[in-house]
Amino acid sequence: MITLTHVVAGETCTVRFPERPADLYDFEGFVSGPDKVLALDTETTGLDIYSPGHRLRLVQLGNAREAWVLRADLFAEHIRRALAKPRHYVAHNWTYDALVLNQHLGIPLEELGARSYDTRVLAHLLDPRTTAEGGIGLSLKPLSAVYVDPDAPDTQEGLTAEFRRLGFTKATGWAGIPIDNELYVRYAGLDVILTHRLFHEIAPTVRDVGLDHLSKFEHHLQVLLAILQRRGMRLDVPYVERLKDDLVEEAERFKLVAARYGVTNVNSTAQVAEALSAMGETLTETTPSGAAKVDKNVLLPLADLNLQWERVEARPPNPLAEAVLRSKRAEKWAVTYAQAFLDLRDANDRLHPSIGALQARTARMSVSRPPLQQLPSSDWRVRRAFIADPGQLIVAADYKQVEMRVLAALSGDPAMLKAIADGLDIHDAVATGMFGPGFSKPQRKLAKNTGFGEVFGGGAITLARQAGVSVEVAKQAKALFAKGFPGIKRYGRRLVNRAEYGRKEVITPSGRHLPLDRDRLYAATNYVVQSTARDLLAQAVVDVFDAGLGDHLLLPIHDELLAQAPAAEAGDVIREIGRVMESTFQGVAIASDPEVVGPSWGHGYGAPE
DNA sequence: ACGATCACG
DNA sequence: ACGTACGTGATCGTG
Repeated sequence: MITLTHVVAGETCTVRFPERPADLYDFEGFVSGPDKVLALDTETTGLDIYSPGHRLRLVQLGNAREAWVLRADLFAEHIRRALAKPRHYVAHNWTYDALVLNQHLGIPLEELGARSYDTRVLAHLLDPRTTAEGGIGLSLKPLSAVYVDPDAPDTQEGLTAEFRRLGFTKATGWAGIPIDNELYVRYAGLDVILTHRLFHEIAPTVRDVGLDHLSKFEHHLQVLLAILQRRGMRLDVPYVERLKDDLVEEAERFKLVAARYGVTNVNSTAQVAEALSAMGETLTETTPSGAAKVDKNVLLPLADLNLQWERVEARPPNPLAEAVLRSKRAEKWAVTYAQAFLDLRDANDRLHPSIGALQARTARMSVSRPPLQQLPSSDWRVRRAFIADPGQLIVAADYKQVEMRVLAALSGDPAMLKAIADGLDIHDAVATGMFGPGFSKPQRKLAKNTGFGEVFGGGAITLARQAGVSVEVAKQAKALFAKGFPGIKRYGRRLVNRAEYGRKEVITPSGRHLPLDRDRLYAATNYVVQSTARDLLAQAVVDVFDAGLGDHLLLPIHDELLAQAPAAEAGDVIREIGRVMESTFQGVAIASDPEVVGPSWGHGYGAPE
């Protein structure tokens, strides 16, 4: 047995690292001890839980004074027995550890989830801001420094330094560091001691602030989304390999064109800007740092293409601009999507993207590794990579204009409420309110952009750029919107006034406190609308599971649930899911649009049979 | 590490 | 007094 001591918040704590079964004599007593909650953590070879070479190395259990660091290779059975005892656990980022324990030790995450707390969830409820946004952040280190001990070690950073000293990198160290390295064992133990202490510092606060109901909901939701992550999505590997080859070839072809104009690296904005200038193009827009801007919005007009990449015939296309656009897009899709899919698949050709159930400041969910919420929607080729399980079809149901409906309900704007009650398309209704019943297609688009701009708190210049109209027209559009829907602006001003004279925050209908940046109070409307829409989708996930339809779910995508169902009943299943998603929010109908997508996800975006 | 860019809702 | 587009994740170049 290796025994280490460490002072945390003025108290001497003990880290125990058993080396043989006899060392576990006191462990049994520890696990059966009086603590109501034990902290739990794991150390593994990396984040890629489902890749064939992934291994669980350590499992740590601890309370405020004592941590047991157990080798998974020696003590798997002891760990299983300990976790099977009916007691509660707290982890920081519970989902990761639960998925690891499920994958490597066969501990069902559903059962563990019902008696687990997550300090990250609690911290997010108290302050969702990252360090970059001026908050404490949501990592164990900064939270411990604030709530437990200002001198708490940065275990992640400390380990990275130890990795380097031993000749490993940040990426290889987790797998390569000797399992009995003293710093590794010490920090593994300290992580659970800190988590346990953090829990007892912030859990009472969450209760005192009245956030217990949200905490309960988020902990439950997190388990359901972990189930989706464990399920994953099936990848059509031969298709993705072909797609990658096609995209790489396409990128190479256009890189050769760009090289003819002296651009050896299409990703170098400086090179592209210089070559375009040399060809006689004038670049007027600049980035915040003052460099010439050569993004898609600048290059498309130079290439005589519209936003749908169709020929405009407004000017002779600049061949360099077009080559840069096409090679960059093809390369990005090849690397960020096709190659990443191949790299991240498990032994059964499934992808298990990380679902951050409670991620953004607004509590919006995120999906990473790979970013499945951000696949191209204007082109079916990337989404075509994901296929339903054998005999099943991909299905989906999305909320119809959920943010505008939420805005109507929260603001109580009579015109917008009436339009929804009459069953109208909201953007049609906005266009009618602005331009009368005979509005044109461009006018509808402008109305839609104006509505979004209003939610985001945007000005006329941004609206003009976004909608492709003059600033003068954008100003008129904003005035027409304000006249037709006066309740929206009034609602926004109310939120800002309240924040100006009270706490710099907005409280959502679910009781979530969203901090505002003092110089961006105007964002209050967007925050509460975005957050409420998120809460509606989160509730839908819970409701779909409660209705016994959870086995079908694949992924949440902000206002949509992606799922699969046996081909013969796919229509029935997604109609039922859509019905479960529907609700009434403060008297306003939240409607859904169910759809059978097809054998692949791409079939909803124009993929051929 | 950070800015620029681009993918989504 | 005025005006501010919101939220993510991933990659590449640059220093």
